[in-house]
Amino acid sequence: MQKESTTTPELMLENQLCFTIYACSREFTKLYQPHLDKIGLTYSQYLVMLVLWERQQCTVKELGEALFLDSGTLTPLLKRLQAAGLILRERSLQDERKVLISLTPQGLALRHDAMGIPGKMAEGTMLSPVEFIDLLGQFKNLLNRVHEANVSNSKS
Amino acid sequence: MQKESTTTPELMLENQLCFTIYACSREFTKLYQPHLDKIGLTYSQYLVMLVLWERQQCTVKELGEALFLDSGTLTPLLKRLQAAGLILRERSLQDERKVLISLTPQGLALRHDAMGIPGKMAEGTMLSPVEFIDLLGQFKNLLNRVHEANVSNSKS
DNA sequence: TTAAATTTAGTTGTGTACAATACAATTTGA
DNA sequence: TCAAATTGTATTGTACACAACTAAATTTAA
Repeated sequence: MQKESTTTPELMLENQLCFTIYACSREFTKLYQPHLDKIGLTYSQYLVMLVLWERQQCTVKELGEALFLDSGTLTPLLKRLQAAGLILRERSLQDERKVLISLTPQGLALRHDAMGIPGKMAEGTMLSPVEFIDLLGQFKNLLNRVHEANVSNSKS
Repeated sequence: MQKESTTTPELMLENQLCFTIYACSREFTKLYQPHLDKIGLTYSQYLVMLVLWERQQCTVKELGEALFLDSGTLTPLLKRLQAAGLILRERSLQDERKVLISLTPQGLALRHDAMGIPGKMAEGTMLSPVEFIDLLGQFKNLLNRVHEANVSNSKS
């Protein structure tokens, strides 16, 4: 006795790993939103700030490599962060193709306002530290595999 | 001897579960793209078609519930699928607030062209069936938790 | 050296995402 | 029963994502 279906199991939404990840990503963004609203950042802008809080200064290319984003996404986003007074954008004197991104004092200061956010997220998902580490490891492994597959696709 | 850092571990990009998921989601979309290009669909449109191949007909609201998307996203996407001749959009006669989405013969036929895609994705990620099932279960569990957190946020 | 190839950002165009709002159809409650 | 609340979809505005392309600066190789 089979369940009536007009499609094959491989094409069913509930069996799609990619859809689960895609939906999960958007639900996470929603979970961040009220906290990011308080400090005036979008989720993507928050990720850029995380990189800058670690590195003080980097190029657009380095940001793109860290975040898996290209210049078509980053350029307008960085202009908005500049307009908000959080970052500086200046051409490198050594190599004028490069644009150096750095924090303003306000951008640096915003880190203190952001420090509570990871804790709030952990609360929201109710993951134990062990579960968190375990999931993070599995996702990173999967990310590496899919990224490698894309890299080898783009080479051929 | 501590590693020099200007930020706290909680705010480091490599420790963000959400970022790993977000990047993973976009890398998966890239992995689909060459295959979806062949059948003329975007990734989001492919997800809508998956639902319709299962259900034949549903309302915009039901699509949104299945995909975690709202009408602001679905309405223009559905108009493009209609323009491509893959679906029909018609007001319900019983309740004129509802818009019924159904497949055209071309939309139904496209399923045959899509059937090879899940296999190509499995190849790309090089996951064994056991790994696949295991990951899918874990991510579904996480999706449920985050979704529940958002639902209870929106109620308060 | 100097023309060709490469690197790095920026621009343009298409397609999502989603909050906020609008509006018409339906349901509910005094 | 009929005004108020709810429901379902569409519209508007902002902000990504990314492919394809442009342009300028740098590197390379003959």
